[in-house]
Amino acid sequence: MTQTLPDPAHNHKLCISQALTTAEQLCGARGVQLTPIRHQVLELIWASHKAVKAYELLDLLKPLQHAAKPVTVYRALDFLIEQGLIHRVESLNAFVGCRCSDKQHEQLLLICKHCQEVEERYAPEVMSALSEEINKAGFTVHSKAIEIQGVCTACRHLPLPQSNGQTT
Amino acid sequence: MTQTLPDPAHNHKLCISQALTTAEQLCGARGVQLTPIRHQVLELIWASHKAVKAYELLDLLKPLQHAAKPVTVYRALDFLIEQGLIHRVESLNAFVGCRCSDKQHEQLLLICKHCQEVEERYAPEVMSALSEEINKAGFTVHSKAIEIQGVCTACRHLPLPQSNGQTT
DNA sequence: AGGCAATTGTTATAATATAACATGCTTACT
DNA sequence: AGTAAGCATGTTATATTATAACAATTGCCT
Repeated sequence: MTQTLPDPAHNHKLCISQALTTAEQLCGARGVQLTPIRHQVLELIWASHKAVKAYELLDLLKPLQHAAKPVTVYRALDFLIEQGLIHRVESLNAFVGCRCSDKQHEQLLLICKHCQEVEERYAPEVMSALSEEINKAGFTVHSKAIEIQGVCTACRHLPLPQSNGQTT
Repeated sequence: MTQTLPDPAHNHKLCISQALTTAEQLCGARGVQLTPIRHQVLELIWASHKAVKAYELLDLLKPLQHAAKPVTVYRALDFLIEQGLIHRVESLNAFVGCRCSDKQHEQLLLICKHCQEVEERYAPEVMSALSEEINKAGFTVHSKAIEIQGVCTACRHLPLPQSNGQTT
């Protein structure tokens, strides 16, 4: 497990508390329940900007919820995804907090192979080009996943921890 | 398992044989071995334009290769992905033939929830907008996955087999 | 022949995810 | 109050996806 350099310009405690506050407000406004379990799972996901695996979350959740089982975590994750509070990172089978829950969140995820951090970007130009292409194809969209694997700025000069070879 | 309407303008036998011929030529040119197992797996994947699961492939492969085990299939899949002959569909944990092995294949996959067919599109406008965005972020790309879930033209007027609710 | 690399065989197990049914808790209606 | 309905959670079991570790085989090179 590689440790990231904390971005000095980034107050992560604030980052977490904002995410949680927003989530609480959204759920309140929508009349859905951000129960203790769901809140804890969300908080655990927001503990970093890395993508977190379901079973990692389970291990982290167990001390807080003695009865926690895989299903417990997956149910919470399902809820959080439905509410747009987290993203599922398809290419990693992992999960990451979503910063854009109140807007139309068109996710473009930059996934660093070195530090596992995931940066979410808006990229309206990409999205409009994409929408146009999809319309051309006569396709009706339900969801989009754009996932870019590579190395982030911070890790650019570091060696990869272990390569998985794939270059597309 | 929903059955698709065969596209009348599409000679799939030709489609398969072209894909296999191309694959053979490419492997020959690259000095890598498209062994019987690998060839069979590729052919099984090309049997449709649907995304196929590894264990489905295993079941299909067993009659042809008595000793086939999960590893057998995954090794063949790894090879085919490395050679750019198939795509891994991350959002389905499944695999689909790649039509663009000789070019730089930047995949944009349109995945129909109804018929499971996957359409691959080039979309250079999308890709250039995407590259620009990635450069802006100072990110070094290793691989890209753009996967759009929805309903294709052919299935537009049919009811969904079963919804999985997620809308992003 | 001997050695090396690549492929495949074999066994076992890890990692990811869901099914099915039971329990408890709130609300809302009568 | 009684009870039905909806929801979240508990509990047990199992399905699905993927890899590790080591042995055997094959083809090729010298």
